[in-house]
Amino acid sequence: MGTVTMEDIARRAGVSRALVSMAFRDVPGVSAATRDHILATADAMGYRFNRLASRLARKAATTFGVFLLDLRQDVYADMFDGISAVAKTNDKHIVMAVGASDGSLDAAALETLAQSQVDVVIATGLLLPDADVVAFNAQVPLVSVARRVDGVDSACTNNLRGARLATEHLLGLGHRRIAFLANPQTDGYLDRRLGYLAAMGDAGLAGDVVVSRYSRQQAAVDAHGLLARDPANRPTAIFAHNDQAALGALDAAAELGLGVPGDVSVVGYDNSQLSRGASTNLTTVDLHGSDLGRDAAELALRRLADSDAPPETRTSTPSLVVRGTTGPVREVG
Amino acid sequence: MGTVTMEDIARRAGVSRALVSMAFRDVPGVSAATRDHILATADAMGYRFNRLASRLARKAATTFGVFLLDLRQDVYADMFDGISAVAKTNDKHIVMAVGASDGSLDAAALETLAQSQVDVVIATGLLLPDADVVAFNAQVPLVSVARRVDGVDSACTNNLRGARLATEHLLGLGHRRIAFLANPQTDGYLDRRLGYLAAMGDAGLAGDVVVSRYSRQQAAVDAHGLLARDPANRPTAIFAHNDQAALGALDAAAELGLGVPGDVSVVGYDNSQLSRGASTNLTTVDLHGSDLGRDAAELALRRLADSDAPPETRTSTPSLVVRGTTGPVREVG
DNA sequence: TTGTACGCGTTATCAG
DNA sequence: CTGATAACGCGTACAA
Repeated sequence: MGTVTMEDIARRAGVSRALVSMAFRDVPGVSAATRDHILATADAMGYRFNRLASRLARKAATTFGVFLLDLRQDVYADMFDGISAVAKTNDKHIVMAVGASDGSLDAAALETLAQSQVDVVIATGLLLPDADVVAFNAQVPLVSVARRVDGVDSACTNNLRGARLATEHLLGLGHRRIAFLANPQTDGYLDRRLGYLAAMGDAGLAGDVVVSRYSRQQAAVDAHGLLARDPANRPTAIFAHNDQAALGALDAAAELGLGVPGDVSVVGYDNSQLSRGASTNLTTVDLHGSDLGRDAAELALRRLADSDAPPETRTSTPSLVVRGTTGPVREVG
Repeated sequence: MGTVTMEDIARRAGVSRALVSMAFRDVPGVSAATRDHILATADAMGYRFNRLASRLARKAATTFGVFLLDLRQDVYADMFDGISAVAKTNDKHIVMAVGASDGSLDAAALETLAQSQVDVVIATGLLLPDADVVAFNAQVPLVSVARRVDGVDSACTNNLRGARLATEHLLGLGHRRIAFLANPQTDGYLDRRLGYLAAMGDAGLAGDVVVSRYSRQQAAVDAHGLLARDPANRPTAIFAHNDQAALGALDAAAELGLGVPGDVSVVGYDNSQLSRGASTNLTTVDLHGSDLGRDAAELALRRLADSDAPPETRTSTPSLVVRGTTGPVREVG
């Protein structure tokens, strides 16, 4: 059974197809009466708007492509909420693509968005090398969320600052052997480590960085390595590059029967939902994901309005959320 | 700067536009030599395939619309993985839409997918009333995941069975006052409650059902109510309708200073990632999300191949994963 | 308000 | 069997 098209409505309503289109888009040039008549006819005929045809024909930019690195980290959901809210108030359609936590799908997902003819891409948590992001941005405007890429619109938080906040919090509690559970070294994700090292340096301490991978399981393994050291040498606190890794650290502590925060304090980064519950109660750095998403979406709107504007970076300030996984260092005998 | 189109390639390669299209789709009728020549030309010209135009023109069904209820519950990510894998091996494109955990966006998201001209919708965790799902299915074929809808292709697990497994596990540990933290009553999500009630009934016990809402916070509040009862009347175990609610129950226990599983045992449902880590270590029912997704995608393929086939339901069997949040009931004085 | 070219591939039909 | 021509899918936008 054939789909009802604008053509059908036009015929039935006794007007031209063009007018039907105009009525639907609510553009000036259609009298209120005809508009109502057209919409009523469409309704009666069970018409369903064809976004595909519309997007193909339209000149105006109407579509955000949104890339989410990972469906298993709710920071990205937070960012999506922020993006989504802005999209809604500005009548932008969202086309989504998702990646994998190790970044292996980044390139393919961006390409898919480009092929889908989105007008701008908002990409969260990209792990792609800077050069590739820049190259893509030359073809389809891109806004990087949570990672600053030089020469590309970016909405990010001050990770140096956030990491410093976390580290100084631990230092303030008397910790000296503070380890940093780091993400793999990739473009754009070094600041948390640097902030940690800077704060440690200021306190006259050397850093203790362990590079892990992007999974709670691997983080648990690596944290286990740290916590299995002999007590005189074991870190009294672990600062993890994100909440997922922090949960891994908590897992490791649980496996080893170490109390938190009695034997070891743990700080995460993101303030994801999973850090919040009373049973987890993770001290963490809040990067205000949904604000980041909002910022990014606004940068995207700006880019659509002026494709020649110079690249802009919006940097917001993270805050520390002290919960139950950090406490004063225990007296060492 | 104009986009490179098949027209441009055709001109440059000295062939017709139709042939370029055929070369790209790798359909018979193009000699190997010309095909290579065309692809090489396209490559040299920096051609990017236009999925939009392709989907508008194409008659063959090539697109899955995927609805995920919630980006903050990784069960849906598991299901997505299963769907995604099948889509990839069958060259189906995925168009995504996401909802909200309370179901308030279900209808709008489905409508968006329909407007996007997807050939079939695979919808996870739908909270829409049965009648609405059936009505939608009459317009665009739909496969319901994790919920059986009569008259609509469904891929689900045996929730009666899963709930019984969980309840009997607790009964076997000697628990008698077992409360069920239930989801709001909506079409299609009653079986877990019924399975619990059946198992309780078999043991000669009355059920203790508390209806909560779809958030960890609310679950914590409702569990708090249960656990704040005087000890002689307080449940010694809580079985929650999903892991998120179970975490809420753990939160409540933590707030009240109750030990788990010493003072109260907790069982979840889903075996989501967040239940797995050693620090959470939640006993739960595994619904094998990615298998469910795979099943659903296969039902979708079948539906595309034969739109007149009678609706099919695939029911898989859940399994109990015993971890650390359940233990023998403590002797009551 | 309307006619109509246009966006860009796809596919059915036709010629070599 | 290789390749070309032209109609088609469905809205949109601009000139008239």
